[in-house]
Amino acid sequence: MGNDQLIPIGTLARRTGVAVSAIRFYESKGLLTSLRTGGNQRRFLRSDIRRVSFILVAQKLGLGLAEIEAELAQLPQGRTPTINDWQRISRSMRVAIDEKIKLLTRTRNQLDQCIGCGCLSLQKCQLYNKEDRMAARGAGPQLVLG
Amino acid sequence: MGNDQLIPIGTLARRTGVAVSAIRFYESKGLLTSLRTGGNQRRFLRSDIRRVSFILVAQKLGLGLAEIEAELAQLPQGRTPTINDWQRISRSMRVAIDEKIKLLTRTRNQLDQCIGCGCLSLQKCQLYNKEDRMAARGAGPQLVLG
DNA sequence: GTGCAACCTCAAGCTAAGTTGAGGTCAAGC
DNA sequence: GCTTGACCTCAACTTAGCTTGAGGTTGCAC
Repeated sequence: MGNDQLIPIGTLARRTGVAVSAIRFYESKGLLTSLRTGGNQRRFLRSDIRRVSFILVAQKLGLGLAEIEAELAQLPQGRTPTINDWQRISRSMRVAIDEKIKLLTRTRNQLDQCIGCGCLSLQKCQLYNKEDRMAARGAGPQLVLG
Repeated sequence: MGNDQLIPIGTLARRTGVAVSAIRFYESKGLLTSLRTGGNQRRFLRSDIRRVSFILVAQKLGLGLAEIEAELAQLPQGRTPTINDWQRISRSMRVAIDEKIKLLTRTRNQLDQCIGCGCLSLQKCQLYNKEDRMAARGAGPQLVLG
């Protein structure tokens, strides 16, 4: 009479395409919780597949694990996100992604001006702006090119 | 008769807004070279200010130090980039930045569809695509939101 | 009742782009 | 000639998101 709602870590890994070690890591970070068998093996709820998929989508949208944990923690009783939760969260992601596109577009325009003048001037180049860089400290990479 | 083309590390740091430790780090990575005084202190060429500014702009465009080193190494005799070099390189950066914007725009469109359907489905959601994720392995974060 | 794959923990390692600290030397102004 | 700030090296630490390895246990199938 094993509850078939309970799945071992390997199954969760295969169903989500995430490594077993990554799932243990997510659990250690508090993004997932599990029950244990008598033999100390993890058993996850089937709904954790959806929870992991949420983590993956949020990651793809650029959120860090800490931010994702914060989103998940906002949900009452730490439940798996419903459609409404997802819509609320994804709308705020949409705003963030829009800002990222704006930043990139602005940078591209500046780059175009630079290609025109070829200056690379510390004084005049808009791309090279000391104050900007100082202000951006700790913000991590501004973008990652493929 | 000290050559006034030669500047100490602190001056290079102040002129570029980069920390002294970062300049030493760049040198250790091969992005810069220096001469030494009798007392073992670094002396940089004045033109290294431009070289550092090149590093900074390239970083702002999302290149990693290894990629920047590769760009700099392509230049004959490892010289400081001229306007022509800069234009050639920045045009290729422009292509990369365009691709990044396209990727973000595509993701935003998918997100819009998701907001519409609220699915978060492993089978159907375009945002959650296992093959995509597998293929993207080792590419690092796809974007970083502010 | 045994063999073996899947599971467990804990520690260490990885990449990127540096920073921080300890302990020591150099050079320039007064 | 001495003080002081700028410089030197080398090692260890930082954050994020994991992976890898060692050494040991569980659980299911045959």
